[in-house]
Amino acid sequence: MRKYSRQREALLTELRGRKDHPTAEELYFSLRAVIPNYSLGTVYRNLSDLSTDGIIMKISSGYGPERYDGNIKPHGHFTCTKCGRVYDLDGFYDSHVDTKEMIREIGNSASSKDIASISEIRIMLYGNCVNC
Amino acid sequence: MRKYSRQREALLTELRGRKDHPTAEELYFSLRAVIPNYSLGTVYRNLSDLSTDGIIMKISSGYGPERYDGNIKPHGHFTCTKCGRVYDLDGFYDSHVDTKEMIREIGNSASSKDIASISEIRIMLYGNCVNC
DNA sequence: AACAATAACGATAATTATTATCAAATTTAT
DNA sequence: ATAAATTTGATAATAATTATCGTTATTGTT
Repeated sequence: MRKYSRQREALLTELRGRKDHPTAEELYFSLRAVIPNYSLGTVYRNLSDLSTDGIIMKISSGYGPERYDGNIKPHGHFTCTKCGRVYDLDGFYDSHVDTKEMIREIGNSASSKDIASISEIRIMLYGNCVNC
Repeated sequence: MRKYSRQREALLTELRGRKDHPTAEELYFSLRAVIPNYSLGTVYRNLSDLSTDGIIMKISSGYGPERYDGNIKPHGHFTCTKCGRVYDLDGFYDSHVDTKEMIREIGNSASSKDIASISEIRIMLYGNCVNC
């Protein structure tokens, strides 16, 4: 049975309170400001547990370490190949009816004899960000 | 100036000759059968150089180590969250005119004030494969 | 063909990112 | 308050990848 912990609560609050997609280490520094002896191992453990449970989302861009997103409402992402930062694409999945329809169509058009079941569809754009 | 090398050539041939998306280590074992003292560091170096130059593609799924694809023609992927294997979605970008149109629309609908330029659009489905 | 310049290699060390271990502390149910 | 179970912090270990460096291979030039 899962038990409450101040550390996991603080991690969730921190992650949900920011619009960027921090790495484990970035979260670690932020959380040390709240709970001074918060351990890096605990950050990793909680990130792993929470993303396995689908409470948060792990983002793998291929440009730098893993990043995490507190918003699990389906939405696209954009990775800057220069700095590795990941940004939200708020337009996807919700703003446009067309996009919503489009995403649904993607799942339907998935053609691979190897697929048994689909649980998620992710879209990642790559390019350069305005901050680089 | 880039020079030819038997090792890089063999890597490209191997990667292009298979439909799976091998990890660096998997390629290393295959390549040792062709060039017995092929070094793992060389595998990594060539994979890095070739993907930086856009000759091959690095696939980051978040389930296991990085994988590589010798086919750079735009196409979607499917990751099995159980075994980490990555499969091609051949339907995307080419088979359906609708899908092609859809993907183009995705680029156009990309709404983030942080985007300076977009170089690539990737779609990754997650789920379980029939082999698991 | 020999030569010089330079890029790539193999072997291995180092680094980075992440996971595992375990005794102590915290949480939860009784 | 006590006991059982989970989580933690500190740290060790592992996995994946990158860097180093002396040697080898490739390429352009005599």
